[in-house]
Amino acid sequence: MTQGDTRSDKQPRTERGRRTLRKLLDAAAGEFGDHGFHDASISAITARAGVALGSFYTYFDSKDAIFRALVSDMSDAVKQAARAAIDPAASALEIERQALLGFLNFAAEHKEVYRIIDEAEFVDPANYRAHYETIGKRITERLATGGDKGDLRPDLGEVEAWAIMGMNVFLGLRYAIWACENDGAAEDVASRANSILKRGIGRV
Amino acid sequence: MTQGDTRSDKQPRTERGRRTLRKLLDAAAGEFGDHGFHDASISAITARAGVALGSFYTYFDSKDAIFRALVSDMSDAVKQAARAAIDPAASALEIERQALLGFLNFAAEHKEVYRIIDEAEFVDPANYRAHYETIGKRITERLATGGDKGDLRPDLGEVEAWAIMGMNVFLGLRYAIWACENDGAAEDVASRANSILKRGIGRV
DNA sequence: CCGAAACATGAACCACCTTTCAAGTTTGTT
DNA sequence: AACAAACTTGAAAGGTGGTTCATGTTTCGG
Repeated sequence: MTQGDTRSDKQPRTERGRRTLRKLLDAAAGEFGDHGFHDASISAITARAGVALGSFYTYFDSKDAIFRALVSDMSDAVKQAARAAIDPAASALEIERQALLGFLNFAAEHKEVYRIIDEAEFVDPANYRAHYETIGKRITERLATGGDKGDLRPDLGEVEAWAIMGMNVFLGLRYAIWACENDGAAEDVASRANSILKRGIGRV
Repeated sequence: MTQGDTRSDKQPRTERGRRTLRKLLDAAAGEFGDHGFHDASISAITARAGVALGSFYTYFDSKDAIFRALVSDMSDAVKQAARAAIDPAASALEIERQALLGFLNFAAEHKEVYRIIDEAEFVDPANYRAHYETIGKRITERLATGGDKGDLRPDLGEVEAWAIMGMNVFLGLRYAIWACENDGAAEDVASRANSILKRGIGRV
């Protein structure tokens, strides 16, 4: 998926090539994360990667192309992180708590991923939309499964999935990306959010 | 608030000046909304506004400056719309439903506002953060009030406020900005979200 | 009605950065 | 060893678009 769907003639064919490609991708993640798409320059990326400016075009057709490749990679990484944080045997509510906790920890450790995916709304809208639609579908499935198991209400659908996803993303922004000293730990945030899902915010 | 905090010597002093400024602001909202910050050009903005290229710099110091002015304006407009949609006499839960419904309707009618505020994350991060922190505080206050009135749990705080805000923003993205035919009406979306707040998603 | 300040104009300037390219080096295969 | 393909290099081309500026026009108080 590294190069997206558009197979170009730019795939590396030797070990050296694969190393250079990886260096470029890592450098680009850093530069895009630090400066944003437009203030990051190809020359800064190649400088950070330790390769010549011209080498960039051995592997990517354009600045947009490497950004798109990164978005695909990182979209996969986010989904992977959430999946890894989940114990499929747990209850539906517990699964949602674990997914959020996994996301919060992942976001805190990879702030540049959060930023790059967010900026994809403007640089690579199709991928941005695909990213959230995929995650939305996955959450919708989890809610349906929870309904079948009897853990959750049986009438949950896409709206509820997007509500949960939005909750998670904003809590990530506030408590992972903008985290400050006197913020509670990720566990606490995840539990409080989960308590909304469990019983709402109405008076007990 | 139109020019933000940095009072420049650029305020118009005549009626004609105020008209031109307004035309520039409206044109910029359109261009930034249609093309995003970087693909929007000053010359396109002035062309749309029907003024000469050089006139732009009579009112703004830079492309960034007009974008920042827009973000301030629109941040105010969003808050205003939410406030206007609320009946302060209603119950706390009903207030949250109305706030979301107001936001959904506003977003559908002013998609460019949504986009510009989102892009502020990269072009004007301080304003972006201020925008959501202000709204977050307002929701936190509403939750506290609801707790005092006995409508809501008494232990709600910033985490719950950000969760609600994230819910609202993502539902706005999905059902107002990306809306498609077979999506439910805004009322339906708002009610379903409100039902999460009311009783959670656990089995009744 | 006059003068000064405010405002309008658009060609030209210029800095920046993406992309190209021709020439050289390394890798891997026969 | 020899050769072709893969890869590297960095200077320079080429475009784009933000910003400046000198000149001309309109506004408005006195």
